[in-house]
Amino acid sequence: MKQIHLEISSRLSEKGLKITPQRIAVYEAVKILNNHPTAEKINEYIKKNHPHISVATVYKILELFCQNNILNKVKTDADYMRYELVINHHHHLYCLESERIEDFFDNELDKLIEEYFKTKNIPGFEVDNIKLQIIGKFINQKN
Amino acid sequence: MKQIHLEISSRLSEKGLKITPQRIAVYEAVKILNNHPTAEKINEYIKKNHPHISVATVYKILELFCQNNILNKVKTDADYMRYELVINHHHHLYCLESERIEDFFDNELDKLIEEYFKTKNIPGFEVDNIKLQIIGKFINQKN
DNA sequence: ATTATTGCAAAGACTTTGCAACTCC
DNA sequence: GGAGTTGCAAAGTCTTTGCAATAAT
Repeated sequence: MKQIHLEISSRLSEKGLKITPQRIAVYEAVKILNNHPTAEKINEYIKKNHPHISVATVYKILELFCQNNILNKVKTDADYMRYELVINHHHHLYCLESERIEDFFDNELDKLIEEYFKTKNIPGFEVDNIKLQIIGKFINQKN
Repeated sequence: MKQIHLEISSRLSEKGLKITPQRIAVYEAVKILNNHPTAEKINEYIKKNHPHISVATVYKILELFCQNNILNKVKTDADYMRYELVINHHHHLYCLESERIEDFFDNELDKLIEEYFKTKNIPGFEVDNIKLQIIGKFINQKN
């Protein structure tokens, strides 16, 4: 927990943003929830652990963090916006049968795709980044 | 336009769903808008061309079409749900600077990825389908 | 001391619901 | 004729806004 404080504090001061308990709490929530939580899940966590922090503040902070590259929005289809900490390049495993989303890291795959697009251009489009949505079923239960 | 009627009519009767003017209008809207429209864009089109059809009906039909595999929801990040006709497997080009989304078809790439995942399994996960989110910039303007 | 940030309550935006009236087969 | 659909208005949900009070540097 101390570690989380330090992480977010340095992230914030790097960007010239003030360090507030609310911001630490939101960062902590996303880090601890650790499964691409929705704004609602984050608010639920916050309400439990920091009952005095208001919902509006949480939304403001989520937006601020996304703009400052501390959090990412994750593309999902059915439901609400989900968030994750900004970390190394990765893909996502989406469950067909639940809302579960997991990260998937694979340097070999990244290289393969990078090579592919080095030789094969997409007309009229300049590629910046490629992410896979790997859709399927988890075989093991989580939690 | 006659063509669109026939398409959706046969899709609907295949599934045992009734053919109604409202359903034809929604299908027509998605087909003609042709760029992964949001529910709002669809409603706008409908209001212009079929002013008597109600917003609630459009939402009900969009949901019905998704459940019956006539439409797909497209994963986006910033904004609202977007829809597309169900067509052959393809990927999406997302613009960093606008809301534009285009389809990207590439059989060779699909094969490459398929081969890759044939040999390399993801522990605890059974892959059903893989879609690329290709993020970057369009060089040519559209519209 | 100054400027940014928070909290509240109210407004907003999009979507869903319930149910009577109406259509399609 | 009967089940399935539609339209309306109202309710619901999640998110944003405005602004005075408060906290961070």
